Amino acid sequence: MKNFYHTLKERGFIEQATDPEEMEVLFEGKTVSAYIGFDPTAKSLHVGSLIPIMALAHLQRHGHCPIALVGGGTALIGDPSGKKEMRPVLSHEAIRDNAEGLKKQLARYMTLDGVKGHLLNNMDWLAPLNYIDFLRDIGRHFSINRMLAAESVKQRLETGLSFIEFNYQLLQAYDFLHLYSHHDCLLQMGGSDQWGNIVAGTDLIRRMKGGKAFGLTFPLIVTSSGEKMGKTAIGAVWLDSERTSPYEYYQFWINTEDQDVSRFLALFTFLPMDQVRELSQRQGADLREVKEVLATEVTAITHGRAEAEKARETSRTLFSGQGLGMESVPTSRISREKLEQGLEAYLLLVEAGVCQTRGEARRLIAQGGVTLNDQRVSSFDWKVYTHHLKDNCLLLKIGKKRFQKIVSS
RNA sequence: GGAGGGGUUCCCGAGCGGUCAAAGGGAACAGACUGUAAAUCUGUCGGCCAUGCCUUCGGAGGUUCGAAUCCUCCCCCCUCCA
Repeated sequence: MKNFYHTLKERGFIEQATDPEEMEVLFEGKTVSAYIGFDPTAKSLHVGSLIPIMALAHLQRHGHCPIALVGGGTALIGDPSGKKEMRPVLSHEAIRDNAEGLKKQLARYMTLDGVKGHLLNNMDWLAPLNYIDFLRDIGRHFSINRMLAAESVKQRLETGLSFIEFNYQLLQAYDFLHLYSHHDCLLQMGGSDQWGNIVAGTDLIRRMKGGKAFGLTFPLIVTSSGEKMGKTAIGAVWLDSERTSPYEYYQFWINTEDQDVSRFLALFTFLPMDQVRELSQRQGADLREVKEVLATEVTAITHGRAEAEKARETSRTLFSGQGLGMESVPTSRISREKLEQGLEAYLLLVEAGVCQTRGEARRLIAQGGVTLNDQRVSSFDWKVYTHHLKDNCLLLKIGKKRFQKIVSS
């Protein structure tokens, strides 16, 4: 079996690493602990966090020990890295709730039982810190000159950087030091915007402990057309099935651009690289099948194999033009009474939650973007009646690839 | 604390008394072309009981027939000085 570092490298996870050669050796023999921090700024993680999650999962698969660190303490400060301006400061309660949410999610991707993997919250050691002691012990090792020279800080100097945010790096470095001391953690990984924070940690460990720790960053994943990963018409693509259903999640992945397919197979699935390379040979329309594999695999990792296959079936049925009755389709309800009287199509769209406003619904219909049971809706006030129901359902198609099932009740 | 510059519709960014629901770009959405891809072209892009009405240009007042545009106060941001 390849070593962990090789795997990451081969699959395209590595943007920058502190000591590539030494790190290869490091993962050769003994069990190594490595950590990644997750900010509890929302109740759920989204696809943007998938790279770090996959990295930790690979780590565990190679027999090492992942540490998922929920930044309950640091979230109270707010990481300025990679941000144009200060984020609103979250309340203690909100952060605690979010942290709980993240814990549950992370546990789906790896074993975090305290032996094979750890799930920690830096609130536990950051909260009790004493300011004076912290300044004397930790603060003395940081050079303002150096911090100001950092690219991430430079950007923020133009728009403004508050003292609280400026301190963030010290806390993150302290996290690393803490994990190094208490959990033998030798490596911190993170997004490319974390480079400065990570190196600050390895430096601090060297200065205070005379120890050697490593850092590694992932590339920022953008689609080949330059978009950031994970935004769609509906908004962010979440890992929580309550927010983004397995079907929607599957759809997100199957809509991957041609150019990204092989890269994404390597990054977001556990398929062996031989298979990935083989699949990547396919060209043109053939890639659609590869995208099915990609979408199924990725969905299975987050929502389970059964849900993934269900989503695939639903998707196939809908897009082959004979959908209805598939339970995975996004569904809303409408009262039977309204259909008995006849309901204008644009009002139906609003009631079904497809459109936010009536104007939007009218526009959509006027542009020919709405299909009801395979028939294009020709005018906004065209009425829908109970006799349009099939198996007590209406199937709406919005645009080319959005489907909505409406059940009458 | 002092001096100056700013806060415009999802984002960037024009407008600086009427012709402004507000240029331009981006994002987004729809249509055409396709392969549930990309690129391209076209259209849309505050709300509504829709040839008109209502609500928007940091907040609150005021001047005016009429304000995003002028005045007053307040809040916030940036630059320089302390």
